[in-house]
Amino acid sequence: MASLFFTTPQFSHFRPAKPIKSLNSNEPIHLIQLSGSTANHPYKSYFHTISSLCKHGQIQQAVDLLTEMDSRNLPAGPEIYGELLQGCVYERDLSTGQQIHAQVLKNGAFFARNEYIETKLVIFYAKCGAFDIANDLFSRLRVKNVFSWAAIIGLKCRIGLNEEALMGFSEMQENGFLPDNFVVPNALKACGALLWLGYGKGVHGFVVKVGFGGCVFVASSLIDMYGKCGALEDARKVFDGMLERNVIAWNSMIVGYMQNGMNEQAIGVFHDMRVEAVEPSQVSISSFLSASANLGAIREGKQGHAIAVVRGFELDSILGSSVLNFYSKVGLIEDAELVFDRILEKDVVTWNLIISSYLQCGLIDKALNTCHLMRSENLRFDCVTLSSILTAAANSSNIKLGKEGHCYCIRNSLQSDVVVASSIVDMYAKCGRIDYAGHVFCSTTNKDIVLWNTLLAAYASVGHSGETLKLFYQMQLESVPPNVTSWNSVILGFVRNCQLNEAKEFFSQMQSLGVHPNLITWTTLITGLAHNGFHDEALKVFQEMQESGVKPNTISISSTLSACTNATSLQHGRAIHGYTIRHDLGSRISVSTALVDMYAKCGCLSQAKMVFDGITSNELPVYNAMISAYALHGQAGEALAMFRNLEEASVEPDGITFTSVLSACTHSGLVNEGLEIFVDMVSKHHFSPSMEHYGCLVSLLSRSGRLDEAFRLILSMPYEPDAQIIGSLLAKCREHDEVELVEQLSKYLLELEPDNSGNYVAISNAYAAAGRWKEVSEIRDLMKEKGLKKSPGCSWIQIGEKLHSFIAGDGSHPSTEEIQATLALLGTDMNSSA
DNA sequence: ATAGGGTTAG
Repeated sequence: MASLFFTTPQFSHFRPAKPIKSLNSNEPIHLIQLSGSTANHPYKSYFHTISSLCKHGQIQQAVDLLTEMDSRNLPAGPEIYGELLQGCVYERDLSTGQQIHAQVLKNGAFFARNEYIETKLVIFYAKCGAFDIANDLFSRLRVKNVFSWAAIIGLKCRIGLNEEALMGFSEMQENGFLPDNFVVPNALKACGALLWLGYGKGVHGFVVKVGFGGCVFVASSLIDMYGKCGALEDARKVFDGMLERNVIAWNSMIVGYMQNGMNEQAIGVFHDMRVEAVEPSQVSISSFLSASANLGAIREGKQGHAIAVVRGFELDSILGSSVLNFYSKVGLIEDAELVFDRILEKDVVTWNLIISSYLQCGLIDKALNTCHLMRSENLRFDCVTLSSILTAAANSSNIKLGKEGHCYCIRNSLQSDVVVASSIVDMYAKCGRIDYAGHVFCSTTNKDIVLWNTLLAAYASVGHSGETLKLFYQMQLESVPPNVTSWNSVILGFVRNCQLNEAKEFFSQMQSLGVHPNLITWTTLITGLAHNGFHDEALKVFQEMQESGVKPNTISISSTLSACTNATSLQHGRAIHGYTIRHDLGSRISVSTALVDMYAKCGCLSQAKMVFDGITSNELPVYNAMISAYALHGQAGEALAMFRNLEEASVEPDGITFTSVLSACTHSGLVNEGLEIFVDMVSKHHFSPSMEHYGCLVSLLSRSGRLDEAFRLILSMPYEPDAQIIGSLLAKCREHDEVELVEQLSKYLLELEPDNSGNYVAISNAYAAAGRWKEVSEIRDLMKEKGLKKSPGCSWIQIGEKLHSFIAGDGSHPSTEEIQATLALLGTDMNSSA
């Protein structure tokens, strides 16, 4: 096909005379002196002067000359009116054009029905966006021609009536007008916008037939059309077949690749362009930067920025945004900030970009401050700003901010935007209001796949697997086919609800339906298996993932490492450690943390320490992992020393740090040290302890027999105590003189969770430990009364042991048979589900 | 005829 273009003529003479913007357009243009002949040809002189003024955007002076001609009895002809209208087209000056239109009408039918003027009027109104007037004039034209058809098709194209534009394109041909190389680009643009590849190919055929192939405008439009329709091979054929390419042809090719995710190719074309010494325009650089940003190609993007600087391009809002976007996407936030400050005219997009850059690196407060700054610059928030603000609210669980954002959306009719709707649903879900999320979801009329997936994710993340599945089927009933993200949420729902068999079942179901698991699917399954104790299976799945060609990333590696928990899985852990080194992931914080954890759990404290010593900066998560490792190995002294190191390095500890240090102290019985840490946490680090921290302290105290203090601590906490913390203290009651405490704790526990059979067992055990058999029977009766059954995992064995030694009176350890016999005395069958 | 921003899953 490409060879056909070689026989075509050059089309430069078809180019419209563009207005020449003079450098000093305010300078008046005087009547052109036609060397002596002026006096003899005043009309000719006026025509040239008016024409010149019109081309320089000085319509008003041109109109003044028209009036002057009138007063000198030199009636202007159609060509002068045509020039004037063309001048108004250049300036998009609707009102002046309408004045000229009035003059035309005043001059009578000879002018008003002149084909040239009529056509010019249609073109003028079409270019000035006066859709109704242009359409009206066009429909009343006695004589239509390619120019008026082109004008009307161009107009429909510009205002997005693409089908109508193509209908016009067909109609003009049916009426015997051969489209010229000015209409064809518009027709192609409409094809691109509608993704009508077939129609576009038809136009391409026409182009080849009538020989427009050599026109750069047409060829560029073909490239653009094919690019928009995703037919990059065809775009490339046209591109390769061009004898002469201008910068727009190059740009269309780059943009085509970039917008279809073929970023490497886009970068390749940009480089070819440089090799052929074609100067890149702002558009070239901007698209190149987008491609670099999409690939995270730091070196290329920086080069693009440098080229823009060398070429002397000012950072206008679009080019500036592209540079800003690049730095933001590759995580160079400081550079993004510098660029932002240098962008000359910041618009909503620019502001939105810097806001989302902040959000991306977790700087929520900075993002919100920037929103305030944006408002003080008198810019209004749009849907993009709002989705960022809602994301900020979601990520910080700030439901107050989220509700304010939601209200803003309603007041400004932004909530119908699908992206905003998804952000609102996600925000409520992440703020723990899944009910609100459901309401917003239901009231959104245009549900797209992301919105469905947002609610699916909401149910899944809290383990509501039933709701997730219901929604999953509902979306299919409403003809929204689930994608891999939807399947991932269904699997996550099962995983979070400990339904590993169902998770695996859906994992194979999706594959049999032709949906390929991605990295997230695999990681969900691996994490689920690891968390639920199926460590070997998790390791197997990690292996399968690699065999299926999915490359692990830091998250999947960390999950898999968490499945290596004992000496037998150490070999797997070491293998993965090797993989991280070979693939240059070893220096990543999450990987180092997981490795320290893995080695500690597999019994290799020294290896854990080696990984820890290999880190290059003071990263808190790795310190936390190392402190936990020492805690696990009973080396509380080392854990404490590491904590003090952290303080010396001025790294602010977080909640996890304190939990680890406190549990280290608990394991080693270092009560005073633990208490000291707790005091430091509040007074030195201004940290408000969480429920979990109080839990650690309660364990610390109760383990060393300071049960009353532990109980007083529970009562003085700024939190409502939960069943777990009460239960943990109850489990420590072992002596006769603790019966009063057991009574209080039992009362508390049964109020909190009257239907949890585990609590009854724990209370029975505590009474049994104190030898209070009457109370044990009472609790058992109470349990029967409530119709509660012992759940698997709860054990009566403690009661049996205690009872036996109580009966035997010698404190010897009883055999299983003996315990069983003793339990029978209490009417309990140990084998019922033990 | 060509260029920039926001949403979901580990």
